[in-house]
Order: sequence, then C-alpha cells, then structure tokens
Amino acid sequence: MKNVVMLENLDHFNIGQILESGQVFRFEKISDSSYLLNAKNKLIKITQKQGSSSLLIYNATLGELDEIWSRYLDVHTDYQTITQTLSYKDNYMAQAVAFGEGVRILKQDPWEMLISFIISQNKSIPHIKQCIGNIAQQFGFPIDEYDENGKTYYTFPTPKQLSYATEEDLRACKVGFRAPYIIDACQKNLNGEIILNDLYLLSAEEAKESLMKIKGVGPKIADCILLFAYSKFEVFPTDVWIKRVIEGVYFKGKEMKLSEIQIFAKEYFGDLAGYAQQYLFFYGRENKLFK
DNA sequence: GCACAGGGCCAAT
DNA sequence: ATTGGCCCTGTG
Repeated sequence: MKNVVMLENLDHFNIGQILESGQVFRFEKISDSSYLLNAKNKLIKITQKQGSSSLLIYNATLGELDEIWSRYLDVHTDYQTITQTLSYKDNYMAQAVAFGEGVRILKQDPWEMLISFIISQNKSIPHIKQCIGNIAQQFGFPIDEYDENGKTYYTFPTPKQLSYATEEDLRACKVGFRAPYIIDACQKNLNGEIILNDLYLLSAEEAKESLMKIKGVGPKIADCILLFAYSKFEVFPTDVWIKRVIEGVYFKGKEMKLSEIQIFAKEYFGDLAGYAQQYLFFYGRENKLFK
C-alpha cells in the first residue's frame, strides 16, 4: 500500500459511520481510525482521525481518486441541505441526523448489491458479511495481499464468474435457501432478461419492477439496490428495524403494514426518504432503540 | 442447552 | 390479504 492520496475539507463525512450504516458489507475495521475497504476490484485503506475533515486513502492514485473513489464515496453531494431539511421535520429525526451526522450513501455496484441483498434476507449483518466473503473467495479473483496481516482479499465475482457456481457450491458458502435465488440472478443477467446498466435510466418504480422479476428479490431488497447502487433517493427500504422505529416514533407504537409505512415515508420525507431511512437505521440500530 | 431473531421472500391458504 | 417455513449463526 505505497500510494496515498488525501481528501480534504469534507463535512458531513465520517468513514466509520458510512461503513457501519448497513449499506456495505466488504470492509473491516483495523484500528480506531482506519478501515480496509474492498470495492471496485480494489483493496484500499481509509484513515480518518477522530473529528477530522480530511481523509487518507492508501493504495490509490490521484487518477483513481478522480475516476473512482470520489464518486463511489459520494464526496460531491451537499449534505448541508439534506441534513438541515430532515432535521426540521421533527425532533426525533433531528436526533437521528445529529447522531449520524457523517453518514453518506455510497454509489456501489448494482450486481454486487443485487447478490448481497439477496443474501441479506433473514440474516444478521455479520452473517451476511461472512457469506459474501465466502462467495468472493470461491468465485472472485485474488487482489493485493494486505501485508500487515498477510491475508488475501478477493474481487466480487462477475455474473459470468458466479454463473459457474452450482447450488451445492453456493450452499457451501452458507447462503442456505437463497442459493437458487442467486442462480436465478446469474441466469437473468447473462441471458439479458435484466440489464443492470439500463436501470440507471429508469424511474425508481420501473427499475423496482424489473429487479423484482428475479427470484428472492422483494420490495425491501429492490429498494436497497435502488438506493445503494442506483442513487434513487426517493425509496424507503423498510426492514424490521425501520418498521419498529417508524411505528414507535410516528404511530405511537401501533403495528403498521409495510404498505402503510411506505406511503407515510413517501409523503413525509419526499425525495429525501432514502437519506431519512439511512439516518434512522443507523441511529436505531447503533442504540438498539425500539427493540 | 436451546429458543429466538436476524437489513424478507415464497408459496400456500 | 395473511401466514408458515426457511438455511444458518450469533445471542440470551
């Protein structure tokens, strides 16, 4: 990791909060201020000192910073307006934003998001990470060795690479009943039934409909893909955590249907729903609220 | 040790 | 529209 580049004057940017907010799975914390991040077929180390507005990215060049990482890390979005608008909504939202002041929504790879969130269903985050790691190790390419621990890291497999996996192979990666879903995603991708790059151009609604043709992709998983890969910020992925938070904060603890929560979020948060979801998720989960 | 839930979805009522 | 079952693992 000899190349290092620096990003300065970042506000509303906390790499720890960004990575720990449940949107990304291929990272590990290696010290109080450093993370290893496996993305874009590369392994980088990101260091941000406590409270600092600058970032060091190891194993990256200036060219890669411009062409890859500034977009991936969403450094050009103005979060001042977003956080302010949401904070004015209500007191609870203001607390959530204050707690997760440095959260940003990454622009990740659609294929990796598709498979990752198919795996995510009815699993806890550590388990999701483990399965994705297993799959990368089995079907991806090795990348740089990280010389501080001598461990080998792997790229996320392409659709072609992953299509060589049998159901048995996938089950060996501990994905369980999701194995046929992953196979279906590979097939629909390779035979052109779904062209992931085309979904950028569609509305969130159209793109969601398309994603849900894949087995194992329901409304929640489709919304996660739309938000974390396609930057469709008007969606509101509603999982058990968010459901409990919304019920607790906005409906006096009354049990609500998913469809009702979707309608509420769209109406209340508008085109910032995706950001709102991310702050609420991070706040609720880190503090084990409404459990 | 064992019940339970985990960033849900499918298939059968 | 509603509900049971699901691979597997960490937690209490």
